[in-house]
Amino acid sequence: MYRTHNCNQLRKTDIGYEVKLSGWVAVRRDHGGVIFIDLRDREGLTQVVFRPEENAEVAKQSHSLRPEDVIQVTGKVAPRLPGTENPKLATGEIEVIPNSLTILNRAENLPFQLDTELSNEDLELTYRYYDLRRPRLSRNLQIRHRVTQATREYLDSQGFLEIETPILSKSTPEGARDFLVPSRLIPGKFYALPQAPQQYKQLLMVAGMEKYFQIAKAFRDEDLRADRQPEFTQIDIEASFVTADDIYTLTEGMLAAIFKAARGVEIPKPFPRLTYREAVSTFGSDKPDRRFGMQLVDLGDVFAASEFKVFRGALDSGGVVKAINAKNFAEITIGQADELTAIAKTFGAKGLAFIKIEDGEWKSPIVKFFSETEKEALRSKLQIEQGDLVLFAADKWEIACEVLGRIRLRIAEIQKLTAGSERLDFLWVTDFPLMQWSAEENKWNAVHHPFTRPKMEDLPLLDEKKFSEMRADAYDVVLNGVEIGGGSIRIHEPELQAKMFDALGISAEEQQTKFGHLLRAFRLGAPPHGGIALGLDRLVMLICGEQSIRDVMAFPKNNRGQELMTQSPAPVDPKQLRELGIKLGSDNS
RNA sequence: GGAGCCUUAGCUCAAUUGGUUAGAGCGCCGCCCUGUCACGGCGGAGGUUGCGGGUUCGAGCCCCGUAGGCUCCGCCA
Repeated sequence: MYRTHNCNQLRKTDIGYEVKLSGWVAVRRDHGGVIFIDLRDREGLTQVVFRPEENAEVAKQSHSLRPEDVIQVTGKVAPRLPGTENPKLATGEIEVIPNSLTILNRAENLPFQLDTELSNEDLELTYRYYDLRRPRLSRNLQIRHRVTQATREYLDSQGFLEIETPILSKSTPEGARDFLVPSRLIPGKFYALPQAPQQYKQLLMVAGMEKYFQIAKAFRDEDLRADRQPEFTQIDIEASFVTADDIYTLTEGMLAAIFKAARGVEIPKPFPRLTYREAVSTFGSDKPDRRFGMQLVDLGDVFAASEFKVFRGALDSGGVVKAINAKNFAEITIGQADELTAIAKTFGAKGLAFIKIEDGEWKSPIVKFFSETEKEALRSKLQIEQGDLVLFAADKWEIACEVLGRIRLRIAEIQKLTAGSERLDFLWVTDFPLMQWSAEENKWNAVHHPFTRPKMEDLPLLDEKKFSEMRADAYDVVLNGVEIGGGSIRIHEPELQAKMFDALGISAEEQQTKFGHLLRAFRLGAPPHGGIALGLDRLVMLICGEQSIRDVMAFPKNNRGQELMTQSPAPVDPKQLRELGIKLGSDNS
């Protein structure tokens, strides 16, 4: 037996007992005579004290210990000397006085120290098995387990079945770039790794499973971000005979169970709802962060007859004039103003107008174009006060909203408006547009995916080909400005699905080769159904208070999709390629 | 594909306007130290300043190129 207790277990009530502990040497404090070791395991730290007068042989042996050596000690639990208790440690009232020490394994010189943060993430990822010993990362993985465990328990309690779907799957024309896997048995053909179990879970509804879930791996071969990895995990859910409201209730209950289990907090239910239109109009984002104000204010009525041509021109051509009031930001630096202007231009604005309210004056090159009436209307609509900074966007609705939305977030970041906030702001964003025109591809694309059901009242618009006006029966769940999940009620009628494919420019032939199975399935009695998928990595990231999903994954990949510890992706033996009938181009050998 | 920032000792960072032999803390090695908890003290080893080129009497610092990393845009139904 290696141990009787873990390193976060012993308390005053254990004093006098003989115990065995195993773990890693976290810190060594060698006083020449007495030696202190902080012994670490997954659960915590326990101080071990070697004293020459207690056991000269063991104390002598302890001098050779180095950080990260793996040891086992057997000894008596003793109270710490009065005045030397450590309130920062759960085990700080006691220490262990060993009568034997076994060195289970030595650690060589370490590539970096665990007690300081690194800036070189490559090094951490290369030695990931070592880096994960950091209490913070270890805790993150433990929280992740709590989250998946709570998810399973909750969904099981609601009658959902966990069903696995294939990883070796089929490439689909819509959506992200697929990861491909060549088939050896059928040369020249390829599997694709699933971007989501979307079609399989719908087919499970046709199969009559009624309530399905899966902690599912998904794969997308796109460029990476702090919150995006090529392989990631979804809490994937689908149910038959449900409306959007049923999915909301289920998801709210599940998130409540998760936050109760992982953070010990109650979250208020039901979550507020905003339509896509409201969210974008008010916050400039379809995943609004409502933990601070600075809302977008529409100024169309104020400037309808304005002499300021930039604003009038935008309105006359069917656009909007909107503004946000950044409270107490009049002392914006030139560098910050340049940065905000650059953001505005990145997202399509021609420029960024702003007014500083300083020394009782409105300072801006554009103020001279405003009438007194317009100024008074601005003052009351935006509640302008001394020290404020008002920023304007005059453009098409989409651009004006997005520009101000992005600037709003950046200013909140500069002003640290959410720093240290414990608030959990959940909401539903509903009524997304069904399709979006892609100028690049010269076709309509599905905003969510091609299986999403149009809102019942918008169905006639499909035949009228008024695609831009159609709303989807789709919804996102948002937490603190991060989209943590999304879903929809699906199409279950073969005719409607075929019409939808037509609208998306998928030819009749392609519908048969790529989606024939789905259309056939819908003809054999498909129940109405819908579901949702939550990004587990992002959710755990938020629960852990981390900035990157890499910090809540055991073995993440870097920005280029490399896993530095095992050095994947890697070349393969030519024999393997021959078996697959694959020849590399001359520039990739 | 594009933009920004970054790259100096094993790690985290510094190095004034371009100026002597590139420094500090931690880690490592040696010695000392019996109540610490980021223990402490003394000594030591450790550097192609990512790489290549240029400007200059002189480059870690300026210029050009290149590689790599991170963040963002595009992309991600």
